[in-house]
Amino acid sequence: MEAPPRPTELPGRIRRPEDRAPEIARAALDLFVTKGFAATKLEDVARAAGVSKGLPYLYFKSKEELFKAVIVEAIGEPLIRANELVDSFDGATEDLLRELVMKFREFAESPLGGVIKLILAEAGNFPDVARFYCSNFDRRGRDLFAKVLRRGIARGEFRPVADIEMSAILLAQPLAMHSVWLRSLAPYDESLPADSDRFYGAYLDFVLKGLRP
Amino acid sequence: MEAPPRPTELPGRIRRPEDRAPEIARAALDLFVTKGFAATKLEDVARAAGVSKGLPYLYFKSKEELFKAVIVEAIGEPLIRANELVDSFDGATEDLLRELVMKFREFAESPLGGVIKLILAEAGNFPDVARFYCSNFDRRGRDLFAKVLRRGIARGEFRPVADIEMSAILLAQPLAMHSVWLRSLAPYDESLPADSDRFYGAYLDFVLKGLRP
DNA sequence: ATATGGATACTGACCATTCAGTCATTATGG
DNA sequence: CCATAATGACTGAATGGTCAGTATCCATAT
Repeated sequence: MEAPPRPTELPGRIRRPEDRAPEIARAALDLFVTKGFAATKLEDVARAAGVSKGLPYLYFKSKEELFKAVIVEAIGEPLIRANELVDSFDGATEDLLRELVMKFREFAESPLGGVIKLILAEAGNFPDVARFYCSNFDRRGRDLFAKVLRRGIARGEFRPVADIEMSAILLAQPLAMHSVWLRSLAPYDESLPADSDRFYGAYLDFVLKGLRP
Repeated sequence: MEAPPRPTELPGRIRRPEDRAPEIARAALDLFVTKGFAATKLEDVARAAGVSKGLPYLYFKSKEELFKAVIVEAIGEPLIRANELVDSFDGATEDLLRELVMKFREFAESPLGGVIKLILAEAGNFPDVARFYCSNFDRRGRDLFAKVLRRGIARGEFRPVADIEMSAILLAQPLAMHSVWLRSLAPYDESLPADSDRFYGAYLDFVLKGLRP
């Protein structure tokens, strides 16, 4: 009927089929994390990715498929790298732990860090994703910390702890929580500036002192 | 036209205006926690509370008002009781901490414990609720732990820690995380049975050993 | 006691909106 | 000029919110 009013500064339609899927996935992750899955409209995802409403459906069958793709993609690579680190490290275990925490911090502060919040919030609505996460990310993450603990204890660098498995979880929990925190309450907490340096400093201090023989 | 088919075992319409609001709020909390706010239909809340679709709107102006009411109600009382405990306690600080963790456990394992997950997930969509939570629950919760730490250090029962404020947060994080955990991933984690005794045991062991002078 | 009527707790059909998903059409590159 | 990347108006289903009507309670009168 009528020529659609052309927006002045939009570069117009461009064809970049290879870049589209990751672009859309990244935009989706951000919005899912900040607003939640159900509260995020695919139209907003499309706008954030700079494409039209229909395009995401050319790359992802449905909103739910997009969700799963986003999670799986965000989880996979960082986990592999962390495993490599622990297995190939050979120095003081204290330094290994520092290094591992550093790696986690990179992950947590990248956009990918949002998956933790996302998973925790949506596990109930996506049981299969939850199970995937548990066996592939969570379990292995715990095993990573447990491995570090065992290494430290075996080398006489850490005191023996009663329950290694559970202690590994206790090590991981503040890290995970901090990542969630940054993306939920931190922006609204006036009494506590989101000072990650301070957090990781206190964390390492507390944990390493607590583990000394 | 036609007499509505009377369900056999429903007690029929009953009038209990005083009980309604809490009943609806409790049902809402449960569903908000398990499914998320946006994914929960008010019709389901009504059904879970055993009332008709329209009734919640007689007690709460809108879905959003219901959300806020649920949060505020769930947060208020447990916090007051915890404060009383810390202020009135006079024994070994280690025992105070054990007691405090015990109190938290009660809260975390009651239906109210779900608010933590709920807040973390929805803070971005309800900034004013997030701010309320920060100043009234979170800040005071941190202060509670900080107070305990200072007490222990002053009495020579705990070693001095570098950053008391942040250490208080580190103490609280595993507790909060465990509460979230129970309501999100725990049901899907086959490798880790949700054994709260074990968790709290390891937590107290780890923390108290780590704090010894 | 029993009847009457007015107040109000409650219901569920209905309306208006929002949004996931579709598709006819248009732009682009080779 | 063909193949296909991309668009955005459209649709159908779902759901937040409304409201006219119904059931129940209770105060008062008979």
